[in-house]
Amino acid sequence: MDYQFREIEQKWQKYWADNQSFKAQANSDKPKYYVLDMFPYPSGAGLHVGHPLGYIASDIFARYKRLKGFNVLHPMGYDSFGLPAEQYAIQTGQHPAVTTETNINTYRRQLDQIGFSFDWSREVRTSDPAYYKWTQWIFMQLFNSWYNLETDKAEPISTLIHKFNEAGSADVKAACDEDTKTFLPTDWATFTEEEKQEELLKYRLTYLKESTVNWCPALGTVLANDEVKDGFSERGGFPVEQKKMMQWSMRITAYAERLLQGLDTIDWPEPMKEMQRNWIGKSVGASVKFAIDNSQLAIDGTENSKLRTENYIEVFTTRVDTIFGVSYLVLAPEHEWVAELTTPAQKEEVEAYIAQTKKKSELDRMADAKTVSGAFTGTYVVNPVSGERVQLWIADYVLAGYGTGAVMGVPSGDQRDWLFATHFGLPIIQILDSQKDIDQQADPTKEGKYINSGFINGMEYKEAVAFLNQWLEEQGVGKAKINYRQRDAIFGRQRYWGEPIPVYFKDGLPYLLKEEELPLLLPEIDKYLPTETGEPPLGRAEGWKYEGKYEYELSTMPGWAGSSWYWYRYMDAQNNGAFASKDAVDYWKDVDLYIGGSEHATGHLLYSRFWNKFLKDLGFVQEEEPFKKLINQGMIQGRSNFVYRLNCIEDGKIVQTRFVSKGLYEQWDKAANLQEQQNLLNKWDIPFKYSSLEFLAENNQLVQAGSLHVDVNIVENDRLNVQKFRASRPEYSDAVFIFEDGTTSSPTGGGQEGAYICGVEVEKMSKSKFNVVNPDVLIAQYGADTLRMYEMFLGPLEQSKPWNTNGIEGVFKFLRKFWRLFHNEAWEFTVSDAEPTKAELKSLHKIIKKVQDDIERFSFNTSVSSFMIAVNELTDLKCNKRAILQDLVVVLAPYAPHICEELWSLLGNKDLSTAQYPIFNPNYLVEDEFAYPISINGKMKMNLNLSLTLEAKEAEEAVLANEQVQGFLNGAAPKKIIFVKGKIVNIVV
RNA sequence: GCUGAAGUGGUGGAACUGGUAGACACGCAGGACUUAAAAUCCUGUGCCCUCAACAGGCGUGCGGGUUCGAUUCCCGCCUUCAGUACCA
Repeated sequence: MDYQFREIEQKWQKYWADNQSFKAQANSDKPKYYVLDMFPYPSGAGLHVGHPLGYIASDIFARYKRLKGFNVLHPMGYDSFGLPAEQYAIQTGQHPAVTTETNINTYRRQLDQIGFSFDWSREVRTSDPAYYKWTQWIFMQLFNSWYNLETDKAEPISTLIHKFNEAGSADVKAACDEDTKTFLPTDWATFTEEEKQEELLKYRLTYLKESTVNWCPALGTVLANDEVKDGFSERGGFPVEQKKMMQWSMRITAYAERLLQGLDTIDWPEPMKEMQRNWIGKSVGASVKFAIDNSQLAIDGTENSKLRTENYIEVFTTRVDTIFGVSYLVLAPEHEWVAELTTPAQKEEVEAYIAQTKKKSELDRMADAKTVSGAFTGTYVVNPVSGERVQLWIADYVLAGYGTGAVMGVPSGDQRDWLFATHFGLPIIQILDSQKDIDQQADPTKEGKYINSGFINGMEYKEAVAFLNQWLEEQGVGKAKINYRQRDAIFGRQRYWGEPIPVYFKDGLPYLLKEEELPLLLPEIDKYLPTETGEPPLGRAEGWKYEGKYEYELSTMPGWAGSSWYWYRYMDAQNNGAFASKDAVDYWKDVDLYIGGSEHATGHLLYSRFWNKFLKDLGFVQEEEPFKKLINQGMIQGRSNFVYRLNCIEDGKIVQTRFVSKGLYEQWDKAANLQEQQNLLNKWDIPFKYSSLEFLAENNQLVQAGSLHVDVNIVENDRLNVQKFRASRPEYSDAVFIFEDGTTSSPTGGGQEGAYICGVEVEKMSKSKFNVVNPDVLIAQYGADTLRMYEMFLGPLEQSKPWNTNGIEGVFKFLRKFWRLFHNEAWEFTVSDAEPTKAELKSLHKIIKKVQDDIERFSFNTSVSSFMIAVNELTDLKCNKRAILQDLVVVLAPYAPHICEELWSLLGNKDLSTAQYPIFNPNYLVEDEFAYPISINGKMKMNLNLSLTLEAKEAEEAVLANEQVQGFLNGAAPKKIIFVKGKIVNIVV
C-alpha cells in the first residue's frame, strides 16, 4: 500500500492512548529524565502556530531519551487562569470556567493529532481547585516565613518570634520593611496581639504594602503598564491615574543575591542569563547622607514627619571615591520631598518643570537622552566629607524608582553629570591627577591619585573606597551598600479569574485560613465586574465571609502564581495530601530540559526560581535551581502575501480593475510618466486610454495602484490559486488577472491559467493580516509526521523565523520515499534478510551518529537533512534489508513516530517506545582512501585520491608526481606544501 | 543610548575544532510518461565572461588585518530583529 498517513496516524495515536505508552514510571531502575514545555494559556483562538515548534523539539528529545533507556517524564497541562477568559466573561456573562474548558478541549484535540508523547495522566490545570489548593498552600508558607540574613535562608516565622522573645529586635538580621521597630524582649511581651501581628507583617515573605497602581476610574479597575498608553487605557481610551493601594507583595528582593549567583550554576542561553542579571541589577557602592541646609527653608512647618526627623537626603553611588568632586545633588522630579524642599522663589520654576516632565512619556524621555533639563529647588545640601554647600536640583534623568531617587552630581567623572553641569554653569572639580581634558568631557578613570579631595588626597582608588566607607560609617553619615534594581513583586490582581488569596481580615490585619480549610474556592458572582464602590469583583459574592463574619481578601493572585511551581505538581499530580509526595520530589528532583520562549525571561522564569529556592529553604524540595537546562525556541513570525490591484478611474468611478502579478506591478511602479503607463496598459490589453498624456493636465482620469493582503492559505509557493481567490469573496468573483507572462484571465475565459505571483512581507502573525496558518490544515493535507519534520526542517530551533509552508512538499516526499524503501513496485511490504553490504552499513551508521550528535546539541534541522541523505543513498543502493531498515526506523522514530511505529510493527515488532537506540559502530565509517582537495595558494583546483595511510612526505611526492597537478603548477616551483592528513593539500608557489 | 542575537544563491538553510562555500529541500528551466492535466521520474541550476565545452574571474553585509588557507579568529563600520533601565 502507498503511504496512508491518515490511517496510520489515527491508528497509532489510539494505540498509544489505549496502552498509556508514555506513562512515566513512579520509580524505576532507569535513570530519570524530565523534559518540560512551558504550558500554554488555552486561548479561544486555538493552539498558536508557534507553540508546536517547541513542543515538537521537546517531544523528539523525550522520545529519544526513552530509546536511550531513560525513565522520561514528559507532561503537559494548562495555565488556565487569565485575563482573556475573564474579558470574554464580562462581555458574554459566560463563566470563565466554561470557556476555559471548551478551549482546553480544542487544545487537547490539536495536541493529540500532532502525536506528542505526553503522559496525560499527569495533566494539570492551574484553575482546578485541586491544583490551586496547593498554590494557596505555598502562599501560606510564604506568609508564615521570614528571611534570616544570618543563615541566608527563609525560616518559619516562629524562629523570628523566638528571637523577639529572647533578645528583642536588635540582633535580628532580616530582609524586611524599612520601618521596623527597635524593641527589647520586655517590650515585645507588652505588645498587644495586633501590635505583634503588625510588626511581624513587616518581616513576612508575603506582606501588605502600599503600592502605586494604574487606576482607571471609568473601568473601575487596575491596569498593567502595557495596558496604559500615554495616560489612557488601551481599551476604551479612558483616563488613568496613579493611585496608592494596599497590595500583597512578595519579598523576592530577599533572594536577589541567590538568584544572581544561581545563574552561574545552570545551563541556560547566555542572553537569557544576562537579561536576568540586568533585571536583578546589582551594583556595589555606598549610601551617603547629605544634610539639608535649611537655614533659608521653613521645613519646620512641614507635615512630613520623616523629613522633619531625618533632615538629610540619602544618595546611592557606585563611585564613593569621587565624593569630593560633587558639585550638586539631583532629586527625581517625582521624589516625595520636592515640594517641601523648594524655596518660595523657585516654586514656579520647579512646578513648571514637574508639569513638563509628566507630559513626557517614558519613551520620549529615553529617545531624548541628549537634551539636558532640570530645575534648581533653591535649597542647599551639605557634603558630609568636605562640609561644602552644594545646590539641590531636580531633573528627569533621575528615576524615583531606583536607589533612593537621589543622585550626587560629579561632573568631572560622569558624562551625564558633566553635560548637566556645563549646561547650568555648575562647577567641575578635578579629583584625580590622571583625569584628562575635563573641560571637554568627563573622564571616568579610576587611575591615578586623588587631588582636591581632602583627607583622601594622594590615595589610589581601592584604598580611597575602603577608607571612605569606613569613615562614613564611623561618622554615621553613610556606609558601603549593595543596591539591587529589582523590587519586590506585587502579588495581587483586582480580578475574578485567579486564585483566591487564603486570607481574611480581623481588625484591619490579615490572618491566614487554617490549612484544612483549603482550597478556598472562587465564589460565584453575578457579574465579572468591579463593585459600584470600586471593590474587586469578589466583593460581589454574597455572604462570602470567613466564619460568616470576617472579610476575605478580595483580590486574587496574579497570572504567575500558578506557573511558579507547576513542574512539581507533574511529579505527583493526583496527590491530595501534599503538593507532591516527598518520594516523588526526591526521585524526579528537577527539570532536566525546559523548552520555551525567551519572553518569559524576567517574569515566569525569575518567579519560578524564587519560589523554588523558598521551597528548598523550608525543606520541601531538593534542588536550589528548578530548571537545569533551558532552550529558547525562536518566535514564529507571520509571512504575508499580497495581490496588486490596478483601478482605472474615470470621473471618480472605477471603470476597469485588474489584478496584476508581482513582476508586472513592479514594472508599473517604475513607469515614470503617463506615456509609459499607457504603454503598459496597451501591452496588458487593458481597455483604458488617457485622454491626455500630460501629467499636470486637467484630467479626471487616474490609474490607482495598490496592494492588498491575501489569505496565505490560498497561496502556494507565492503563487495565487486564482479559483480560490475568486471564490473567497463575492466582490472578487469576476476578478480579472494578468499573469506574470502578461496573459489575461477572466472568470468566463476558461482555458489554461498562468502564474499569478504574490508579493511577500514578514509581519506579526495576525488574523487581520491573513497570514495565520492553522496546524490542523497542514495535518489534514500532509499528516502529523510531515508537520513535525517540516517544523524542524525550517531552521535552527532558537532562531526566530517567519512561518512559511513553501518547502513542506519536500518533507512529505521524503517520508514517502522512506516508506518506499520497505515496499516493492506494487507497494507490497517486502524486506530481505540478506547480509548488508559495506556501503549500506556505512549509510546507516553515519545517520546513527549524526542524529545522536544533533539531538544532543538541539540541532534538529540538520538531522532532517541527514535523514533525506540517508534515504537517498539507500534508495540508490536499492536496499531493503531488515538489518539496515530496522535500525533506521528506530533512529527516525522520535521525529516521525507514526510512520515508524507502523513500519516497526510491519517488521514484526511490538511497541517502538520500548525499543533501544542502535549502537554506533565507528568501524563502518573507516575509509582507506580520501579524495584530497588540492589547492594552490589556498584556491581549490582539483581532487586527488590518496591512501589515508600516507604521511606528509609520501603524500607530497604523490601530489607533485601527478600530471594534472603539474599542469596547474605550470612549471612554477612549489615553495611550500601544507599537508593536513585527511583534510587538505595546499601548494604555495 | 545600552545589552543580546543575526546578516551566506531566487527562497529556507548547511558547512560541528581555521581546511573542497552553497549539503539537503523549495522554486525555476528542460526532458520522460500522458490525448491532456495532476502525480511520478530523470537532467540542469551562485553570479559574470563565452555560441558552447574547456578554461578563467568574482563571490558568505561593508572596509581592513592575522594565516599557507577565513562564512569561521581580530579591529572598525553598516543594516535588521529582540530586550531594556538616562541605573547614579
